[in-house]
Amino acid sequence: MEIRRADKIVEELEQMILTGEFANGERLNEIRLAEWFGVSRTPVREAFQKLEMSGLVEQIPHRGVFTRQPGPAELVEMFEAMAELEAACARLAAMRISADQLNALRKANAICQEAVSNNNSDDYYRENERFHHLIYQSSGNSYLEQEATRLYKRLRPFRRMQLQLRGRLQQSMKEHEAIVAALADGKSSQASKRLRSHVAVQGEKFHHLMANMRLVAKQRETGPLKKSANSSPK
Amino acid sequence: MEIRRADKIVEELEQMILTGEFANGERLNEIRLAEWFGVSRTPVREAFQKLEMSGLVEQIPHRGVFTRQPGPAELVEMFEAMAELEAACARLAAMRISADQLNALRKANAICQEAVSNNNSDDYYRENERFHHLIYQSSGNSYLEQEATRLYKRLRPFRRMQLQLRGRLQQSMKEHEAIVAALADGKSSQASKRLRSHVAVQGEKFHHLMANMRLVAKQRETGPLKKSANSSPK
DNA sequence: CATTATATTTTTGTATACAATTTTCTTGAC
DNA sequence: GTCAAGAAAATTGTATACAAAAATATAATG
Repeated sequence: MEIRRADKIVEELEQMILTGEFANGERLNEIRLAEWFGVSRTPVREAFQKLEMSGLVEQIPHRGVFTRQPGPAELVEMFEAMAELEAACARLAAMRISADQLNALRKANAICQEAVSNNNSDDYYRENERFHHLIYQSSGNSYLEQEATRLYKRLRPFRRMQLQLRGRLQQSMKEHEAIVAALADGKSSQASKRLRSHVAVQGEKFHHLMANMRLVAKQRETGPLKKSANSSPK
Repeated sequence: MEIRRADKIVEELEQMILTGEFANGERLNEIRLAEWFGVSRTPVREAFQKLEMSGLVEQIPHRGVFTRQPGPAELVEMFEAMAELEAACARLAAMRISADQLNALRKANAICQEAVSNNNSDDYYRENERFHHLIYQSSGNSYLEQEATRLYKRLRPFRRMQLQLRGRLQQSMKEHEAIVAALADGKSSQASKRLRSHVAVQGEKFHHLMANMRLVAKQRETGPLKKSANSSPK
């Protein structure tokens, strides 16, 4: 069955933005993108509408659409919200998780552990994501699962760019196991707390990273805005 | 500043869908809507893209866009997620709320109480919404606030259609006060639990409503896809 | 009459044309 | 050289034209 061109474009643009293909605040050139995708402006513009609604892009009337990467402050908030969302998932999962789902969690954990031993960060990230997603699923609330997954994806690039302090991965794995234990015991409050702090660590680490480096702030000022110098949004 | 036509259309359509202007599963006729808004199809279609991303509408290739009202099962999930989101807001608010914000909460509560006494449901709903929104704000996390607000708006029509059991409003007001007390004391765990169950009650009530009436199920079978009536919806 | 095949109409998806607005470039005065 | 005013170019927003697909109507066959 034929797929709408616009839908493909949404996915691709989403990927491009999430992987940092565009500089922050960069204007997305309709015409260039249309040529790049080999279509007219119309489907590109329709994709823009969707992207704006999902928060990846900001649209300013008669000026254009600009990538809208969250700044340090916003990222800290998003990590905190992520921690709360996951805590909620864990709370519900502790009451509803099935034996199969528990096994899947343990399996993901085992692969994760192996990846840590082998210093294989690709495997680690993939299986870590599976672990978290399984918990969202186990909440038994598909709406919550969807929202958690959405935010996870949004934060993925920033999670990945965090520095991996020596020993943090081992510590992280221990936390995973403690979380599974709480879920297995049906201790919802405990599972909730453990998962919250597990995720919150990432936010804090990110915060430190930002505070130390002032990386993003610099990027924002000197940012490689292509042509127009002062046409940054907001 | 000139506002894009498309943006106004999004807002209006959103309102129309949320207030039940369209039957569930009804196809939105591009041409009719374009005429109704006095524009061409283009801005209407751009609005559709946004609506789909916000989940109010489903787009099927070469078939059209259809209103997508959540069914009973999905609504129960959404209320549960709402409870968890609000619980998270309360948890954070208990640690961060300011004196001013506490006063604002108390004020909203007082007006709410008055509305209950006068059997003024409009005032009640408005001030109740303010109360909840103030807690989102007091979480100090604008991302969380935004998400909670979004879901609140999505659920608004269903919250409103709940039957108001005698005495429930009084009980609800007591819960509000208990929540404020917990926030004032900085007891985050308590505030969180209280707000969660306060909201969860709505979900349960809705669940009962559905189970008793089978209203939505009937609507879904018989209601949808009204053949194109003659002229504009006016 | 039912059923299937075909033609007609309608509707969606995309391209293009055009108007409105902003940005950039040019010119001229000081 | 700097700045302002205005023309030119570029870009966005909307309307329209056209192509592709689906829905509907019509005809043909048994």
